[in-house]
Amino acid sequence: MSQMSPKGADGSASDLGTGTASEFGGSGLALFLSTFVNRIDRKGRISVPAQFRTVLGAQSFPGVIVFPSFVVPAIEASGIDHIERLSAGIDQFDPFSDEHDAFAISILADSHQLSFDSEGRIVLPDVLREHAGISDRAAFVGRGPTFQIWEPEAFRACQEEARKRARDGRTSLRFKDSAEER
Amino acid sequence: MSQMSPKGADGSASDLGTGTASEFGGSGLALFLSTFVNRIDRKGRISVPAQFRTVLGAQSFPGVIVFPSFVVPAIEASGIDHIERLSAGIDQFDPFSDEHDAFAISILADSHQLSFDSEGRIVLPDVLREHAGISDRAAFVGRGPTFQIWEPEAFRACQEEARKRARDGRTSLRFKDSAEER
DNA sequence: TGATTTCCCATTGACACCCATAATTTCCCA
DNA sequence: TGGGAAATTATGGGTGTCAATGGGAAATCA
Repeated sequence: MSQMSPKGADGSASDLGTGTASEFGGSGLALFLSTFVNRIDRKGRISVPAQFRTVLGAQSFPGVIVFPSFVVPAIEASGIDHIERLSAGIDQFDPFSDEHDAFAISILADSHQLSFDSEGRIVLPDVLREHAGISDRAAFVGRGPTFQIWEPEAFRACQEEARKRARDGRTSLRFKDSAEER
Repeated sequence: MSQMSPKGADGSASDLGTGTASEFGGSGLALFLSTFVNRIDRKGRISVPAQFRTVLGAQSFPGVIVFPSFVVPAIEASGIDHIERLSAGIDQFDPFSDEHDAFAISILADSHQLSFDSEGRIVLPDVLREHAGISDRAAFVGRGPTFQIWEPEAFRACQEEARKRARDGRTSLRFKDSAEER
């Protein structure tokens, strides 16, 4: 399984039972879960986890939309449907508003449309790889309706941080009524 | 099914009517009850209790979503519907807020989608098995809308602890509130 | 024409599917 | 109501299929 295993080794990737990619109830919203670490070959290709691929392949553009995160050193990614929804939402504002500008400039302009090759791989643009500090391996991190692509080690560090924060109780509200506690 | 009876310990553990997997009235919410201990074969497979399976199999993704509990050495598990509800709730916040981050990283990224094989078994990812100290047997512990997967002995001990605390006069409710940080 | 990208085929290993068995449990009927 | 047939579950194990990965040939571009 690919679950974060920073120190190389590992090798394999797949995990879940290939079942089916999930979607939000009837809303048709994709749901990306789990973390998969895959390898980038010398041609710059990397396999998108089969699970994610299943979700992405069913959308109007069968590929991935990626753009740099401006919060963390990682690549934001999602299916085109998500971008369309974002764009649609934003457009309800005055097309010349700051919001629209920020969105258009920050995301649309910097985003790339990557299509799968016949094996389900994509090639990450150099700009983005540099932005995320990715060299020969990358972690696909599920975030619900979207996912991120990280340099494995960097993600591990960030995750460590987040856990600490979560434990500090700041976000416990959510978990309580759900699964955590005891 | 092997009702909880790890080490001759208490042994009790009711055995509800085995009837059918339950659901919350008409709300469609899954309800997991009771405790079952099953065996893990050399391929890493373990049968999900038939009762739980019935509930899980009816959801939009017919399988189990698992992620490490960050409070106890156990695996949190639920159907995808539960995760979707959580995710949907979080999304109402700013996607770049701390809440979203902590949730996304702590749960979505660490979770795994496990689908049933034709016999209703799943394979627990190594990371999670290690987290819970599970080797060749595991206890499925119903918790209402979710359930947990424990190393049988560890669960028994934890249960013992809880009972003791309860006897000491602290209400489990009170415990719940303060358990978050720890 | 050199360099880069796309398509196609090959390899390896994990896992999903299929079949088999034993122990229960449920159901049916005398 | 007892007993036995049929159905369900928990488990084991073989094996074909698919995902991840590598490399070469063909197609594109500058």
